[in-house]
Amino acid sequence: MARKKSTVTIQDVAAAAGVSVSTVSRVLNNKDDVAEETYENIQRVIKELGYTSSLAAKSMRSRKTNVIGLIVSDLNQSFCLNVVKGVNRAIERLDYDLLVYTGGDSTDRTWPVRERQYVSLLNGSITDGIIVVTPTAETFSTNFPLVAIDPHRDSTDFPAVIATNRIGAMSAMEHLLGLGHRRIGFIGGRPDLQSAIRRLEGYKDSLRQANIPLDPDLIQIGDFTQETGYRCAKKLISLPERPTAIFAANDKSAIGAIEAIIDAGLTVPNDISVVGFDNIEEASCVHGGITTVDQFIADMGRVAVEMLVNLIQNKPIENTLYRMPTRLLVRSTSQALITKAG
Amino acid sequence: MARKKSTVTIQDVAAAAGVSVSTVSRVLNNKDDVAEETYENIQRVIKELGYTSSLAAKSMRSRKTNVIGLIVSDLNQSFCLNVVKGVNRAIERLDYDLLVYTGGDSTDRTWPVRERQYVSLLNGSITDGIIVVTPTAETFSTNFPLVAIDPHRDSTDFPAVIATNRIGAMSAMEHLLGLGHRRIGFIGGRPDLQSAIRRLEGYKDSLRQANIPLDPDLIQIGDFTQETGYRCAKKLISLPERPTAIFAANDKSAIGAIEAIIDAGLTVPNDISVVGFDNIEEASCVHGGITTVDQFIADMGRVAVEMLVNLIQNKPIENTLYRMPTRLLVRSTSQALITKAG
DNA sequence: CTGTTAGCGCCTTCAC
DNA sequence: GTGAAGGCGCTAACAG
Repeated sequence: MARKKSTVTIQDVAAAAGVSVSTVSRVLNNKDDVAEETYENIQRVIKELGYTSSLAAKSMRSRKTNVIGLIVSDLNQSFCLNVVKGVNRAIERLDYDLLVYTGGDSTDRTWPVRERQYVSLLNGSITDGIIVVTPTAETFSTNFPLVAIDPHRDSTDFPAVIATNRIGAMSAMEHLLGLGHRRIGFIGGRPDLQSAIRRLEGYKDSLRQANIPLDPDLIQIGDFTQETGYRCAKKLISLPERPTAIFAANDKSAIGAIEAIIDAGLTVPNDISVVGFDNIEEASCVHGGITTVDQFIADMGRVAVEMLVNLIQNKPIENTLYRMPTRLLVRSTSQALITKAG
Repeated sequence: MARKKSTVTIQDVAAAAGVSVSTVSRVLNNKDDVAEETYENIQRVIKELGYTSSLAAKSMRSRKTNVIGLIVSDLNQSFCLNVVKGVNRAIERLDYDLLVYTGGDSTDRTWPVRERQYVSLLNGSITDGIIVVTPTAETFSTNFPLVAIDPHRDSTDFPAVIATNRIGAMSAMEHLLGLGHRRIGFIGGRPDLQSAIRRLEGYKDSLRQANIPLDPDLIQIGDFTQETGYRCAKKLISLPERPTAIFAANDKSAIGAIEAIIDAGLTVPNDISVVGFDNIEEASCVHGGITTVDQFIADMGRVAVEMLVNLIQNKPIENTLYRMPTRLLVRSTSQALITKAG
């Protein structure tokens, strides 16, 4: 267990094995032109010394690290979390490793600065390419491979994957409208997030198409959390003319809303239908399954990885903007409006 | 916008500013012996060129990166997620950045290998120190600063922060026993996780102390998810002699259990008291607040960061094993056993 | 098959 | 105050 300094370098290995550094390097990179015997000897020494190559040095020299960076503002949002999952799963199959940088809290004012900072910190150093989730910046000063997930604007400098939030919301609304609902409440998400804005747009657009006037009382601004969903639903329920259906901008809010409805002595979907958005895991089991819009978040991660890897390998990308389709999942929290007898 | 290759290096800055690289380096590191004028000129050029120093090169030369690594097996577990939050928050205050490596799925067989791999990959390269969450390995081949959170064994080679899982479980049990409950069901967590094992131990130890014989039927093995909590509770409810209280090894399971109890036409806590573990955010709002054991997960992250930073700065660490105390939070899902009249 | 040589981008002496 | 030179750990030519 010779350990001179704190780190054992390729030199130490070479010395211990009685060969030159380049031979060790060849073994490290699985070059084929090394004698069987030498190869195994070096492998043994490497193990004995507990040597691991320095990512820093390697990346500096070979401009290739097989590491992909993921920059995400807030892991507390289920959206971000699911993206990470999807990216992770996609990367496992490939020969890449994943490094995540997270700001911890997207409401943090300094995030936009740190986001840019990290893009340049990672790229060109230890990362072959980067995926940024819901970037705040509209452009990045990097020539390195970069893909965005759910960017704020449709047209960006870089390839992106976006959820079809507006269209997804419209499919939910059409479902409710088709069931005969006319008075539909909306529980919004954090107004600073693009996804929340687009879903609200979908809500409004659907009503317009159906020639139903907009009632501002029916729109409650939430923040994508269960607690706020609960509170917003309470307000909707206590309206003089209460809605017969509620469309929540995400499943968490929908779960809170269902709770509020039950607490108010009403039932779902008999008294009020509820539709969510996201299709998080809980949505399939809460209250017998929530009707929701599946946006295939994990798939967005997968697509982003595919695009990024193509970028890294200089392969052409067919679509610079991938729109992930959504799908309405009808479960047991929505049903046809029961019109008053007569 | 001169960009020769893809990256703009310190050399480009030096050339553009008409100085030598060393002067630029001085500016970069805020050395004081640079003329005001030169300093500002270089700063301007840096901004113009959009230069950012390469983490790789810097770390290689100066053996200090101000980056802390966090290795976590599975972000889907609320425990891990909250640790990340805590670590992140703690790090923001200090002058460090955070890099997270996540395996995506702790049930993955290859995780132990990849864990070790990443410890050595990060440390000695781009990271000044590492925090490993619920490490599978009991030792790591690194001389670099490393702190573990919730390691599998009490005695380890490295400093660690552990939750007092067993004691916490016992406090929950004593609470229920104090309320008069004698038939208490247990919904366990993933049996491969140390925390799950220790909580089960606490359950058993408390019963033993109270001289209540162990009924194997009352112990359901779960996996820390809400769905399984639901299923386990169903089984407990349908027991010939059903329990009057359920202690779930985490809040997610407890939430599932409450659901199951309600679905069975019973009420919480009138028919069955429920106590959880973790004190995740939802616990405070579901069903009027779940009685649970707060283990201050985020604080564990904070403590780990403090220990790690001390390690990095070669300051002495007072405790090599920090036991994070737990605290019982009595809310509205537990109440005294209603004994049959007479 | 293996050793030698030359940097990658940066920081740190040591001169001037 | 500033520039020149050396080397961090590694890989990629080129020799042998």
